[in-house]
Amino acid sequence: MCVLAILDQADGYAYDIVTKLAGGVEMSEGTIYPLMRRLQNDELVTTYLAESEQGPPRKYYRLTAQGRRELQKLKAEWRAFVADVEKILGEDNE
Amino acid sequence: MCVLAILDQADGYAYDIVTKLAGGVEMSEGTIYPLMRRLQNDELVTTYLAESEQGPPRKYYRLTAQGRRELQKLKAEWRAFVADVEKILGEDNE
DNA sequence: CAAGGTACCTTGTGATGCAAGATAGATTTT
DNA sequence: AAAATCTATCTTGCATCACAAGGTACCTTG
Repeated sequence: MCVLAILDQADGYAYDIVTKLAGGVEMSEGTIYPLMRRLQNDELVTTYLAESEQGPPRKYYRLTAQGRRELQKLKAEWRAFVADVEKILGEDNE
Repeated sequence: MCVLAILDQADGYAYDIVTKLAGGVEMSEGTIYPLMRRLQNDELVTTYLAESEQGPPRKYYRLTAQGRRELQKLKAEWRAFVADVEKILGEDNE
């Protein structure tokens, strides 16, 4: 969901998502590359190559319309989940 | 974390946690029993048997002092995590 | 030319959630 | 009284997936 949300703002490439964009929500390279392939298989993103000024060409990912719909759905599920957890956590406290 | 939070309010047994207490955050029996053993191994809970009015005796779990500390720690981590995710989700939108 | 940064990717291991089934006591139904 | 259902415990096997570690290759800088 976080990767989809990031790509919703601007196209991006895996290495960048891992290193910079994910500040608090950390992810390693061993996670992102299989994940991106899954997103591609599910047709939530498309991909295109673009030259980089330094290093090898980058594989950019762009959200599809289906990806945007999926993101909205995941967001709604996420917020419902957070509400449920907070209901359990906050039953007396804090 | 949710199981610890539930046990923080009152001692409980696995079957009950799975069926009733977890309304939104669902969990199956194949999950809870190994989980309770892990919590026990980590000394976050202690256990005792109590007769039931119907069915076999119940194995109740009680939070230890360490369990309470762990819960506080997990809660803080959870809330930081939610904040980080919301920061990613809400970078432009609603 | 060696070192380090950028960027891609794969393999193997470990954790863990769940469906499915086993066991067994108590109650309810037929 | 036998059968079914509910309570409650637990195990086994499968699938998912995150990550560490390693590999490849390009480009820049010392």
